[in-house]
Amino acid sequence: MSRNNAGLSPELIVTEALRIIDGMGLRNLTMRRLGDALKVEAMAIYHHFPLGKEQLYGAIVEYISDPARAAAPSGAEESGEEPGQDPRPWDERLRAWAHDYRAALLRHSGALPLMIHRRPDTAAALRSAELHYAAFLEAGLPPEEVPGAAAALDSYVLGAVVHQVRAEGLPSRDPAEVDGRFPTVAALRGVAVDHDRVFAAGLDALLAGLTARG
Amino acid sequence: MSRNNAGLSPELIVTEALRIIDGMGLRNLTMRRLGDALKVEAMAIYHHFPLGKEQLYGAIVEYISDPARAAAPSGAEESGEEPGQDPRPWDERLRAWAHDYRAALLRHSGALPLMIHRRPDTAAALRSAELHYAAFLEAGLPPEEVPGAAAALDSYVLGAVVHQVRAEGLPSRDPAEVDGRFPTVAALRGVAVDHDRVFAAGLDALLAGLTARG
DNA sequence: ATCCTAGACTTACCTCGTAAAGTCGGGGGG
DNA sequence: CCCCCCGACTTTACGAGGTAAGTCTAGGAT
Repeated sequence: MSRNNAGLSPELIVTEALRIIDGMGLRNLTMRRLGDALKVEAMAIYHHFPLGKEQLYGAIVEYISDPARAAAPSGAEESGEEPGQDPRPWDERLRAWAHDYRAALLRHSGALPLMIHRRPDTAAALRSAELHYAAFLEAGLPPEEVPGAAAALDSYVLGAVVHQVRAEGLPSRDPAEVDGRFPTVAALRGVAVDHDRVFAAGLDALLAGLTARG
Repeated sequence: MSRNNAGLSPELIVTEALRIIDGMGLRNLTMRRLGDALKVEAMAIYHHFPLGKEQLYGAIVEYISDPARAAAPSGAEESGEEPGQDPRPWDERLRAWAHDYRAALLRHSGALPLMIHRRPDTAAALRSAELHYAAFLEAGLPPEEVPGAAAALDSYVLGAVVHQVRAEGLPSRDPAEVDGRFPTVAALRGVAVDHDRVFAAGLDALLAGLTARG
């Protein structure tokens, strides 16, 4: 590694950025700190992301939401082929996708704000859409209802993660008191929410509602 | 209004901040710009939000997610009383809440990233929870399942808004091409998604799945 | 040997959040 | 009527952030 070849690559930069986000939050991801972590001056990152931090953000979002990474987290399969047909039934495929996607979002929940205003038109997003569409077609949905069903499924998973992250966030200073104005909340205060279980139950409810139809 | 009374108030600051967010996006909400919009120096805002921008963010989130604002957008009702019992059936109340909440989130979608890591322990959040819990109890759910159902409902609405905002965001530079790798996506490319309709259908599916139980 | 080029480093500029101290005006006590 | 005090805004200033522009070095091509 001479002075002007630090071995940078977009992938390496993204994974290091995610380490920073996971460790100290999105607002502490700065170009200078990222450069330090990569043993490089901040401006070196601009050679791999010439459009600056926004482009880096986009790469981070695509990295997190790529279903191919969840399916094959280790190195390439033997022949490096396209994944081909998944032999599992449609609902099992969708559940597996939802589980993996949720896990990736929870692992990198600090990056969630980055996802909100980015259109899912990347290769990773198309891989997800292909998976969803094929599954819902196999489930017997009429084609004109498939994109809507896929949208509802995607909404649910992302929403569940955001809900859980909100619930587990740091309490705000002077949280509102649960007093007589909120009798039902007070009565049910002792009921704990198991996020994994609620997620699975809601997913079942949604899939059933989307595909069972007269 | 003399020099040292510009008529500032937290509410006024929040609404002006939202105007900026809606108009030019969250990253353009700066203290200096907000001060300019309020005809005040930036530091004046710190007298009403002494903890700085994070506190302002919290106030914005609470403003957006307060169901009381949607229920009574105009001035106080005659006697300024508590709203009391809502005579509508439980599912109608939940649908109305979901509709109003979704509308508020879509109107201020630029503020969505602020909501992700804030625990919903404000007075506004408790008002929502009270509404949800009472409705699901009225629907006949066993009490230990009520918080989970409320979580699933909240997840769905927030997720649907985020999904829609993502879909309608600006396209990224060099979006991925829909080629032979994505045959099902290509085949269904012409199907448009009506977000309002998909939202209503998914909401029906979810409510039915959550409350219909053996 | 000389030059070119790509990639990495350096410098510099402007903006941002906000700490600290200053300033102003009105209202209440003497 | 005067004074002073306090709350509301302003001034000043600093450190950190993103990034444009320029510089440097090593390695290959001539």
